Amino acid sequence: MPSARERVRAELTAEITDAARRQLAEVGAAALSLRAVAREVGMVSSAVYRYFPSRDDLLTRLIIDGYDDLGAAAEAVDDPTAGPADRWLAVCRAVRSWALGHPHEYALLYGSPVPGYQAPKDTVPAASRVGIVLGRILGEAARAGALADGSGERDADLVSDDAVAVLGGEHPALDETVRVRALLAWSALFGTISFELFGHFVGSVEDADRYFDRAMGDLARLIGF
Amino acid sequence: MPSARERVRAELTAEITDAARRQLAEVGAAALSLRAVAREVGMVSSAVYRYFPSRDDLLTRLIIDGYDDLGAAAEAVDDPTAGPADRWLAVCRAVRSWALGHPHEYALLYGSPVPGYQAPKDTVPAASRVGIVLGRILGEAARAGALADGSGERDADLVSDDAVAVLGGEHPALDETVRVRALLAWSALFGTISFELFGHFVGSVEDADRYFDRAMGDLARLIGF
DNA sequence: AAATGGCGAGAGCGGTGCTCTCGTTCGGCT
DNA sequence: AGCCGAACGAGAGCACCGCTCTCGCCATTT
Repeated sequence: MPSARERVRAELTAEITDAARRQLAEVGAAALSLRAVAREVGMVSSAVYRYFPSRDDLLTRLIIDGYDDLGAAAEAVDDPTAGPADRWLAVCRAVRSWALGHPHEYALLYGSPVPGYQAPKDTVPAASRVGIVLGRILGEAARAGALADGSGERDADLVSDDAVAVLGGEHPALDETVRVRALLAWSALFGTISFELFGHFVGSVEDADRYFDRAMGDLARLIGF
Repeated sequence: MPSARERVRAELTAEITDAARRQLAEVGAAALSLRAVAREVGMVSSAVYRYFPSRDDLLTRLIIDGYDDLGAAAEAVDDPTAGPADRWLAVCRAVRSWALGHPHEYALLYGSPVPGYQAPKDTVPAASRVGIVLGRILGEAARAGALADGSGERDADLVSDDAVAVLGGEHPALDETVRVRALLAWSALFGTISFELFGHFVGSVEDADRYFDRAMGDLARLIGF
């Protein structure tokens, strides 16, 4: 059982991360100041260092929480009984609407890496969640016969076994073409969202909502389902 | 004719931007310090403000230069006499290799927007150059009969007229499907490069070089050329 | 009851962006 | 030719930043 000391420590840690998340949502990661966070929770800045060894560690915490929040949103919206095309579009929409609702957090996750490349190890499980959701959808679509009209060549060791496992393990239909297409769909989804959020579509796309649906629908159809 | 004063001013401005570009390449945009730039050119920090009203303006200068450099690289490698598939892949490779050679500049251009969304007006012409190169390739491919096996529906006002102009003006073959596919290809290219550069492919892609060629080749084939 | 260790506060270091005020110097106008 | 204003570089200074260290306080553990 947690001692009283551990409990209040956990509470204060949560209070700090909450304040940091609030500040992140307001001013963005670049302007997130540990001192301002300390002020908001009524501490002096040096006291915060009892809980986070550095500002980057605080940001890493926010990154992991962000990945988990986004991953949960993607998982929540995926209905395994629906068809792959519907599932795909639903998850794409969920990811986009999360991004639009949390622009600074999205930028922290999928924009430029902030510090000198922080420890990715801790973030990997959380970061994988939405990829796993998409991989499951695409993998099942592939096993159902879709996505398989490619050249079918096996370009060994192009996509790692970990990524293949996400698609649902070894299966004759999961040749290299399917693997590449899954990764392509994944990065195209986030490329589209990033372009919209970071302003690269300004002047090109008139109606972002409708363009997104069209683009993701076309993408799914092109890939084969 | 430029007066002597204007000349030395232009020289000093160039010296400052050069030093800033060097520092950007070394430590990245987030850690780029106007004071350090001033030190490098042998000035005191306040003197730099005679040439750039703020740090963000200096960054904006670097952004425009970066877009121009990347755009020039894309234009240089495009051979109008080649086939669309070859041209597409060549430009994709050129963009990627520029990004790999200038990771911090790429992050500045296509990562999270650094300040509170700086003036995009000045950056637009430079930022459009690689999009124009890609648009020209895809537009010519479409007029040659490719990219046209879509539904052909005309979802008016989805893609702006500016973007259509990039594809080569009005043409019966340039229906909404082609427009969406062109934008999709564009954002998929940069989504792929961003994922590679920002580490989202770690654990999924084994051989980045070969994956990129495969992905961009598959993408072109899927889109229709 | 005493010792240990976690904790918050404060001072301080070097760094940042940016502003303001000084002399100086240079160029265009009378 | 001479002057006057504009441009310029330097310096000091402000508020803020991340981070470190030290010092008392207090609770938990022994």
